[in-house]
Amino acid sequence: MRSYRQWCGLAKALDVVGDRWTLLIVRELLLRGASRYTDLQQGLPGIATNLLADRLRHLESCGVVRREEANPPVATALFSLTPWGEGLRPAMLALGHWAAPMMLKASRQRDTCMGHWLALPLESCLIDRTPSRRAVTLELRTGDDSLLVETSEGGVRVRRGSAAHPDAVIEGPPDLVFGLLVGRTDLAAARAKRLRFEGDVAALRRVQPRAPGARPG
Amino acid sequence: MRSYRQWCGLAKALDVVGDRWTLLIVRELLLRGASRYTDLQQGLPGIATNLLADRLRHLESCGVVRREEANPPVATALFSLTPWGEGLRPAMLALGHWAAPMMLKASRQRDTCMGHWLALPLESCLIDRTPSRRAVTLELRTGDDSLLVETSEGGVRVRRGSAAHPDAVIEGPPDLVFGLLVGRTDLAAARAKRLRFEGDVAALRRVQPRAPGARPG
DNA sequence: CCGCATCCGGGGCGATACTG
DNA sequence: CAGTATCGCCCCGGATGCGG
Repeated sequence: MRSYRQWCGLAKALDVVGDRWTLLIVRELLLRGASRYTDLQQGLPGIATNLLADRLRHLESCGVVRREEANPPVATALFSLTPWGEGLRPAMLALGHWAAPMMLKASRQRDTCMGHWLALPLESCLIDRTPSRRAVTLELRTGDDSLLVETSEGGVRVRRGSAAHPDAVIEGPPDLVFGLLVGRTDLAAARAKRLRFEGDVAALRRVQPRAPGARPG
Repeated sequence: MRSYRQWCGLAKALDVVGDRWTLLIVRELLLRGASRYTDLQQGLPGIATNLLADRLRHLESCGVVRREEANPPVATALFSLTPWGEGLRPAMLALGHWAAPMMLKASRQRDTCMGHWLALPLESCLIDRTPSRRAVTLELRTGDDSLLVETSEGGVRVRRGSAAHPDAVIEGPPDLVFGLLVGRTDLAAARAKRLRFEGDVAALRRVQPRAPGARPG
């Protein structure tokens, strides 16, 4: 990218991650951990392959991404975030949090959706109302993916995976799962729309935020 | 901007503020408050005027920016952030904070610099070590601009302006002022490089962070 | 298959000129 | 002062090719 040539933190950040697709690549690396080129491509529908290669090179040269050849038996390269690259997490959470209202009002019809994309907005929206009690785990199944929501230090951590004995399992289309978790949709109404909920309703109530976020406009 | 068409908070945010120059325009509005077109242009060296117009229209249509004609005697338009637009502040602080190491190592020679740009990284770096004591005010003079740093709720708020009786005044080139405040440069060393410090050194010590931030690479 | 490089058409971007 | 108009260029998007 052309540099803004401004001695300003925000401008410097945008010199590194301001290009189109760049922050979404970082998102994939953050949510997936070390990934192969092809897996990144699959998580970024619509990206041109040369762009992905360009961006990865740029991020590597800036010290955000590390590229390493996997162990000899596996003939593949792995891309992952450096510690400094992981430092982008708060900024990405903040951006996702800011955009949460758009996720609720948006007509999801024309948007592609992958389950693990929910991780960022959920981590910035959900809370732990009773941090002193033992941690609970929710498992989200959105068709293509499986996410774990775990209470942690007054908030929640969200990661891909599944648990042996989650306190509750929520299964359904991503927008319904999201709407239920953030308190936009009632449990009964969600169930009427083919959402499955099994387990402890108290675990759900425990992580739901108190009020919906600010609205645009 | 072309939409990513992903049902993901981060992607939705980038659909709105991911275009080139857009976040920098929001930065100017955040730091300056309601601004005229020309003032924005002057705070964004290098931006093409058609781009500024395009971006402002886009942001207005998205509900981030509000445009209003000033009172009849003044024949000018004013642009300002909507409340939702102001909600971008935490995300911009996080991005600026992430990039702070680049501000220290960067060769500032080729970068243009305006004093009020320091406000974002300072607000995310500085702290108030003794929040129980009465608030203090530092005034920064960087040649083109004057900034006020005020302790507030364990951190600091930074805004343009000057004070009648600040606890300390720091005057000099922006990089020196910044280096001194974040603890990168020693006061004696800074003075040797033509930085002027007047007032209470304790006020400076009170807001300096404990450790420098993480390093890239 | 995996990880790109190359090629090409279209549009976003950068700079200048001009106008109500 | 607050933009619009215009134009060249380069970035981006999409397709294909290609070596390991």
